[in-house]
Amino acid sequence: MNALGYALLGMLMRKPCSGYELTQLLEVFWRAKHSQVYPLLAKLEQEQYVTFEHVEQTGKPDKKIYSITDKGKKLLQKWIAQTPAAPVIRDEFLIKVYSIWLTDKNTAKKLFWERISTFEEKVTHRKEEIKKMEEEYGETITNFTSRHFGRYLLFKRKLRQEEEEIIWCRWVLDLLDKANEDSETSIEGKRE
Amino acid sequence: MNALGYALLGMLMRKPCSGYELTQLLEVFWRAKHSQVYPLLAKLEQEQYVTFEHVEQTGKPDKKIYSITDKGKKLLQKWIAQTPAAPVIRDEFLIKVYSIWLTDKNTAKKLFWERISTFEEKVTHRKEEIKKMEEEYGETITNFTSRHFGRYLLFKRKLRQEEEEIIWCRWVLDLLDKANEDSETSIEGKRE
DNA sequence: CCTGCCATGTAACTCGTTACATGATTAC
DNA sequence: GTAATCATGTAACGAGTTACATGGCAGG
Repeated sequence: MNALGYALLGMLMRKPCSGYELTQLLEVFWRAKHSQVYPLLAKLEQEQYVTFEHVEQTGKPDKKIYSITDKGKKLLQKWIAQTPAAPVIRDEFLIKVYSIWLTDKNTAKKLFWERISTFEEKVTHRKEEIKKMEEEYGETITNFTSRHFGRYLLFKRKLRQEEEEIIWCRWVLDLLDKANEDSETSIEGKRE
Repeated sequence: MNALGYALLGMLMRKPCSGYELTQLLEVFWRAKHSQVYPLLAKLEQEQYVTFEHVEQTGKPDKKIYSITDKGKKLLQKWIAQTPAAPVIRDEFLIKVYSIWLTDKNTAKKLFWERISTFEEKVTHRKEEIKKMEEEYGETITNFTSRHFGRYLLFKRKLRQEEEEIIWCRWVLDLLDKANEDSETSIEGKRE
């Protein structure tokens, strides 16, 4: 069993879901396409960690609603208690930052400005999500036993990180502005 | 060409390196094993983005020192100016946090304490790296045209993030301690 | 004696993305 | 009309990890 499998089991503990729904919900903490989700669900079902029932719909395609089994729940709980593997971060932007000295200042600034604007959007969106959760569930959300507790913690963490990213970007832009000798021009303006 | 290829080119702009060395240096911003690096270097060489020369050593195995070509440099510079793809984060720990409500408090606390301690180690290590860089290169490091500028920015960013992670973990541990009704025991102590 | 560092490579595998395939309904 | 949402699946590919393979030197 891989991490994605456990992510699916975790979501099914909150409520029974279709593969389609799981794929959407997944985006919060583990990106995966439906082409990865559907076969994995079939495998989980084969090994009896989940079961499903067909639900016929009118006007919409039929769907399979998956539920977690006791066996699945036990597996998940056992896994949670084990020390997790080191995180993996793959961010093209960081590669570009590493080589930022090879470009001209305008290109560099543009890169950071764009980063800021995408993260500002994320921040507004995230704040809304958090507000909605707090309004919907009230104080219970900070309660360890609430089924929304984990998701709430993750949202709070993400918000912090996204805000930090913006602060860091502004700091970099400040650095770029302070040393304002030459090279306001293009790549050609730089010595080899 | 994929992101890893550009990461390699970026490192070769700073100085010529062997595949072995590149693999070590890579860890800072893009994890990859040597089994991925060597074949990719061969491919980059085939397409003339890099060249290499054999260096014979006594007492150590021979090595290939790779250098970037003009063609490679141009490719890299063109790539940097393009808007980067969205970052991908895969962190098992986050999946476990999502499902934290399924465990007992002790398991939960242990998970967060372990997270704190690994991140505290990272922070001390990172601070040393930054200090070393600042001592070695002085003010020039905050200069846009310095070949160490990008790496410096990345280190600063990582330090922030690692410190933030610790603060967040402590906040969660506080939440866990505040609501101190029941369930100081084991999984059995929880209702289904 | 055994671990770890240096150094390069290949093979087999898993994980993840892109593209192909289908088809009805709703909204612009 | 044409794109978006709902809904499930497979096939082909690319990216990444684990394991296999070799071998000398240094340090505990």
